[in-house]
Amino acid sequence: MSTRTEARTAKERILDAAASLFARRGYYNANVDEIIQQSGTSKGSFYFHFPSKEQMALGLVDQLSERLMKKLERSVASESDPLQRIPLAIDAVLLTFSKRRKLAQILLVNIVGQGRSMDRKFLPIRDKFAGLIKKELDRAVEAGAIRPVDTNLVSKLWLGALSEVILRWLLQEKPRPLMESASEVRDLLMKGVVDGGRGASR
Amino acid sequence: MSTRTEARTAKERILDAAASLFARRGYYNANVDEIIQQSGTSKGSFYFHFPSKEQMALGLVDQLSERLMKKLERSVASESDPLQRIPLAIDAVLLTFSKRRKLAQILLVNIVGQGRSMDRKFLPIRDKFAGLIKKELDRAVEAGAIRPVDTNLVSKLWLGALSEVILRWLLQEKPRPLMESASEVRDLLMKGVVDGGRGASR
DNA sequence: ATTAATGAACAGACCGGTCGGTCTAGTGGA
DNA sequence: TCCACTAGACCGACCGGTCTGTTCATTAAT
Repeated sequence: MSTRTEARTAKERILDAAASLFARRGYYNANVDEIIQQSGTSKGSFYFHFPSKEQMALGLVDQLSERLMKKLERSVASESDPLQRIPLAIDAVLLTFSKRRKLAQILLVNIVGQGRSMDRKFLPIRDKFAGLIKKELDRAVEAGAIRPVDTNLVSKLWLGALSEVILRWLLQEKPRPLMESASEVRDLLMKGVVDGGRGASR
Repeated sequence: MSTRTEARTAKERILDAAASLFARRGYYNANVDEIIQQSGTSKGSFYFHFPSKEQMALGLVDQLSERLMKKLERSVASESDPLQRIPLAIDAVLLTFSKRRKLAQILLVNIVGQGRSMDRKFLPIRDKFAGLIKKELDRAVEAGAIRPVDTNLVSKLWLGALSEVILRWLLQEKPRPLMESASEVRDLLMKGVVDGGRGASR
């Protein structure tokens, strides 16, 4: 019963428990005692693996956002047509979040407004995701598939629009499935950048 | 020197100080002692006017969002052409926030993720603003000025997109003036709903 | 006019619980 | 024996909230 090498390590369990609790109750309301209790470890273990609650939260956020980025990149990697990759990426975002509520809660709700050090994490993460969208838009523009818009700005607008949809899904008590609105969202966003069947405007 | 009726009341000063501190340091990091110090009052005064820190914060958020709503409604009231009102409203949002950073910080950054009771405030406020956008879009649709889109969804996407722009402006250390991107944002959003010079698609 | 009474508004010392973080004592594998 | 790791009692600061007063304007009685 002891020395289970197959079992997840204490560090992992702490990170998981923290993720759950942060998602459910926010950074400040999830205290260390609860985290170690839920992870089945102890204060000693916690502070052996992490220098402080704050640092561990910061690290957790990095880890989560990085994983998500990787996942999104993977989900469009197979498609080569620029015009197909975009809706694919949009779907991937919505699908991933809808299946991993905790992730969404932490990344979209519980990072901002938790103090300066946390806030400083926020923009870079947002930038990475916006960058991903921008890359896809640039491809499409280059291929002549969409209008030559300011992809830098559009990517941010899109990110905001998607965030809003997900945020609402998160904060409603009886939300309709996120994927139900996926196609509509996709179409609406695309409509803003593709030519309406006419040639290029200039 | 006594009985200055012109001076702002203690209650107002507390609310103001709280707004400043919440904006600068967030709800949890702005403690009551700081608030009363900055407002030049005392614990006794604070707890005479408010039942608790949380209730006062909740009330403050209500007050701020309500004022902003009124202001936005006023700023489009004079224009009657539906197609003109929309960009006018967009400009009003950006302009107001750019002039009142504190307000933006509290409404967009410091409400979410502060615990359940605060989170519950968030959606209704968001809804009110989305509703305002929707009303304008509906007008425009009815007047045949824009495509008959799902104004309910579009209003939310727009709200998200605008929030993103403002959020970035808030969290950057050396942000370029918010109004600089206003026209571009306006055009991009509008492009998604107006017909590109052709007739209706069906 | 003077004084007493009343109560809203305010001041600030104080309290009690909470919570991040520390410390000492293990424990078990190499 | 050594050391990576874990336990959990303990500590001290912090902070929301309470409590005991004090001030001062208003009202009423003398």
